[in-house]
Amino acid sequence: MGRAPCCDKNGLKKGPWTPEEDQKLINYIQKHGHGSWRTLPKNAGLDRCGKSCRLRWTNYLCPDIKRGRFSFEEEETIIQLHSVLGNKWSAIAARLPGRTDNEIKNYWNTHIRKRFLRMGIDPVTHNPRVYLLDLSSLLNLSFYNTSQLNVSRLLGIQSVLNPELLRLAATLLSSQHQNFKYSFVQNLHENQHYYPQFQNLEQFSNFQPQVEELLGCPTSTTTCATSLNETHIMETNVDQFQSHLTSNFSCENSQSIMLQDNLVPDDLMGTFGHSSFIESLFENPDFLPNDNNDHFNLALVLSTPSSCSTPLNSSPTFLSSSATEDEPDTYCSNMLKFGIPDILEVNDFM
DNA sequence: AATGTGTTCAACCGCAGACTT
DNA sequence: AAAGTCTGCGGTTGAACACAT
Repeated sequence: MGRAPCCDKNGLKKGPWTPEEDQKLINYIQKHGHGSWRTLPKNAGLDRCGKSCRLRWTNYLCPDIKRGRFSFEEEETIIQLHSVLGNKWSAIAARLPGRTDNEIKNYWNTHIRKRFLRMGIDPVTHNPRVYLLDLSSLLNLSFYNTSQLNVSRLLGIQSVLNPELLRLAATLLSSQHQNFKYSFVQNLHENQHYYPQFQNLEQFSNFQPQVEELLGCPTSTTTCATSLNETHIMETNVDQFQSHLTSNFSCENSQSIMLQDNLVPDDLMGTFGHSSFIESLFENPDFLPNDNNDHFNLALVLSTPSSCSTPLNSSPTFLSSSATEDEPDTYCSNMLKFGIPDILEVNDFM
């Protein structure tokens, strides 16, 4: 279907509007309404295309537009709506009186999006991003780890799998090399303010039986037997595995980080997905994907104290509105990170 | 004070869909 | 039904400004 002629082809003026042009546009619309945008510029005596006039009016001159900085409540609303609607700026703007889609889009791209990225959160999915570095845990597991878990089944998975669960599983497995309990507790201690559900580190002891159930051996020892047969299978599948990782952990595909069961293959679910430990680990409602939209409730995490119903009560960094753009990059990358073995050369996989 | 670098945001571009002829 | 027109949307750009060196 035909497209409206571009301003260029008609030799119409482009670029910033002058106060005189603004006044002409305001005067005309106040007197006649905008009517047909296509005929408006001619009638109003403007050397602009209708498209440019519409944009100038709707984004700048319209008296309904609220100017100035976004309030904390507005920002929270934007984050929440974006987690549901995505880049539907006009739909978001419809729920924010006085704000235009362009303004919201700009604010998102220049403020919120950057903050998400710095915090290790995917601005598209609102989920923590998977870093390639974390994959060393998985690959380390393939080459060096001793495990009684059926890793060959894991390696053979070809359908969509859950990277977050994989990473958690790999971290758990690799931790057997050292001392899982020690590394887990140490990590909790270092990141205590990220784990409101573990404010008292002693609470970890409540999980120990579940950890042991998952690992199939006591967390205080690392005596799981090696299966030579399985090691062989690992080696023969490693190319396939790396290829799978490469294709599934690209930046774009990191969007698929979901903790919902239907994204986890049965193989993996059988091994990890129904673990009471994992369920317990994420039992905090703020830590779990929302039932309705499968997103973390990041609005609560990111929001300001005035409206945050579940503040991260031990971290003044995240409660300070003045710190909203300066949080450490490690926020979400630390949320699920328990310690990365440095045995593997990550550059080999990049 | 001059220059370089980063940030912001108004405006533009091109596409898609609804509507009209 | 097909072609043309109009409008709205989302992505992108670049001038202006702020800040650092």
